[in-house]
Amino acid sequence: MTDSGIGIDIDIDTSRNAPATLHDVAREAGVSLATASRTLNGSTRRVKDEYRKRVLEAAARLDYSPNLSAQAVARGTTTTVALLVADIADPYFSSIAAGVVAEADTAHLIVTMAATERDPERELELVRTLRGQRPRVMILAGSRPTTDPTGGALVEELRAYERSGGRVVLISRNELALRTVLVDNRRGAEALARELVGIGYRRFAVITGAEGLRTAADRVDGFRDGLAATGGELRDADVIRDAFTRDGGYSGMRALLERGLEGVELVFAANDVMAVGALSAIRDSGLAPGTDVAVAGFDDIPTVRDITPALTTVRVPLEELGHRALRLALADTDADAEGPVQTEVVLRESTPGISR
Amino acid sequence: MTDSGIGIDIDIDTSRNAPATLHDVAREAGVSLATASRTLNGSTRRVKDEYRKRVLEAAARLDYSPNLSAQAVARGTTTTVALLVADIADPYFSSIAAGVVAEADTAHLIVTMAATERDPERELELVRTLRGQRPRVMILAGSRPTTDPTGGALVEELRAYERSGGRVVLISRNELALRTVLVDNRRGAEALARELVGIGYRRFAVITGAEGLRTAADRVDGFRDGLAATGGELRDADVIRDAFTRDGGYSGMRALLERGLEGVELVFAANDVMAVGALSAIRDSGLAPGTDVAVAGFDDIPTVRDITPALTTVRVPLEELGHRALRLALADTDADAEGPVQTEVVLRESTPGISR
DNA sequence: CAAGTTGTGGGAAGCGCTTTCTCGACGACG
DNA sequence: CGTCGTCGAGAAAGCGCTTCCCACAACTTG
Repeated sequence: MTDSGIGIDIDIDTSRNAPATLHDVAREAGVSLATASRTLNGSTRRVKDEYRKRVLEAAARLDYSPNLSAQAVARGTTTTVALLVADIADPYFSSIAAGVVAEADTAHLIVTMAATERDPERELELVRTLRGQRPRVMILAGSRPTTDPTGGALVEELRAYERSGGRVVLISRNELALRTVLVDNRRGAEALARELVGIGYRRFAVITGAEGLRTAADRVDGFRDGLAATGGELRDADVIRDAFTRDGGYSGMRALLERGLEGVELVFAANDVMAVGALSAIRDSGLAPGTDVAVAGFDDIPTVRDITPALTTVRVPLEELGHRALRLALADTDADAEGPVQTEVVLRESTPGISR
Repeated sequence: MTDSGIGIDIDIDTSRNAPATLHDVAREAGVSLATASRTLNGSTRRVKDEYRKRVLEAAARLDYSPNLSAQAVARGTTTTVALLVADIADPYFSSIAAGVVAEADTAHLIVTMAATERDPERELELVRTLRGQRPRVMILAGSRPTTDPTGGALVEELRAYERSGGRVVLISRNELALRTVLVDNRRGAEALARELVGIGYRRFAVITGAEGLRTAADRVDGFRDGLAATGGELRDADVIRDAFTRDGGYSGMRALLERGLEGVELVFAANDVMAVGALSAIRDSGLAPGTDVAVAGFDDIPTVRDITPALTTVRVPLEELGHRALRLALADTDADAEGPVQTEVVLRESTPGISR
């Protein structure tokens, strides 16, 4: 087509520029567009072997690859799932993302990803943008403050999206009345508290995220419950709030140290990245984490096995969260038939225990 | 439309089901489809303020969101960039992904992501699938073995994609003659070797990935160069090959320890996740990493600041890699005008030095 | 053997958009 | 006052597909 016409031109397809269309394939195979379409996608209609073969060969010869956008507009439905996370580089979210991507792959869906950077306004805007894609599913991970004023608009937007046939799944943020993969944060933290008291700790401090962060709040509440039941002590002044990130954990711990530990034996950070930051802060101040002051986290992100001291934490099956979110979205039922995701306390060296 | 017609129904739009189309907006605004289209996207044509206003209001009232698939098919071009990584949960790739997503955001592009799981066949298949999306850009991160038999098919596929107007960018895998964001692995490793010899180390071992992995090979070669220039010693028997992952690092180190260190003072792992695994292996065997045997890595993934001992490594600006990959794809030039990405040696406690 | 059934190919409408082209309205100019 | 330009709205032709519908042939039936 594009070559000058003179000269030997064997592989005609490689000299073309635009990708082959179904039209090209049909022409090449000497059949109608309809027949070509029916052969190259799982239509219910049968196509005689003779034709089918010709179409398949033509498609291979032209290196045909169906235009997904065109299919989407013709079919009125896409094969896309949109995933919103706070921060892709955060191991918590990247593990979840890995699960979503893996599950999507088995369902022959394509994942598009965006990062909210923990900014509620950005999140809202991203949801709006991504709606344009008409994804089959939208998965939102990472809780937003319940106090946020744009929360209503977000819900409204998600509802509108659902009304138009989309499926929304939230991961670990049940504040909205939408499909949710629930993590039993409360029970997990409670179990952790019990175990820690069991190995001898009595005086605790907590480093958590901003007020209104549901996940963080549940974990702290659960922890409190566990302590209350077993006689552990957590004073209000020993609950520190900071950013829900590694650096937040660092500076929260720093603040605690500067003020003076005042008998605190163990610091519970509401997630692992914060705990990791806290560990570094302890070390930087010349103390030995684990022995001088114990630390526990939540999530069991992959790296905490490898830090020293290895971190005591509550395991959340993060990749599984991603898998479940997508399965839930694709399921017929509204509710999560599998129930809340169970967690498991993992004691490691960062809480060696105290013998009394 | 769907409601029974009786009763007060104020916000008409929320009761609809299908998302509003441009057609709906045009009708609502009392203008033609063309005018609506021109107002709602940056066309070159002017639309009179009066009409413009009516369209904008109608769009807002109907909560109109343009169907990206339809736009793509009408315009013959999408706003998508496809990103292929080996493993999303790996901090190396998730950092790169974060960079790509951030850069895509500023360019108003949408990122779709897939994981090859380090399987060359899968990679090829994913490229084929993703071509159907007609992405503007495809970014492939994570090197594949140069020895892989499907390599030719991959290149052919990518070439075909480029011929049809797409842009391909590879990250740190220059084996193919395609646009590439190059990391100066060789120079980085060389500088690392020099510094390590400078602080007293003489006998080295290396844990690296499978033969044929370009990135790994460059790092090892550079390391060798640096040693050769400064009198460090690396025996062939002390080069261990294993998987290019955390667990590969662990088992590689394990193998080295079981065989006996035989005077090796420092182990260089070809990437940080391997180094982290090696550190754990050392610890698990009862030795003290850093003091009994030093360890160095490569990449400077975020977590290595927080492990103990903090890991000596070569910093690669991972997020920046993602940014540059997309910028390069979108640039007019073929070559990377910014030159190879520079690295920087970061000495930390895992290599305290040896005084002689 | 006429009158249904089935099975399968192809024509054409249509999905939601963009963009070319047509054409009327209006102002400037000689 | 007639003629040209220019501006800008709208009709309509696509973009690459899917799918409804019709046509026709080959079979069944009673």
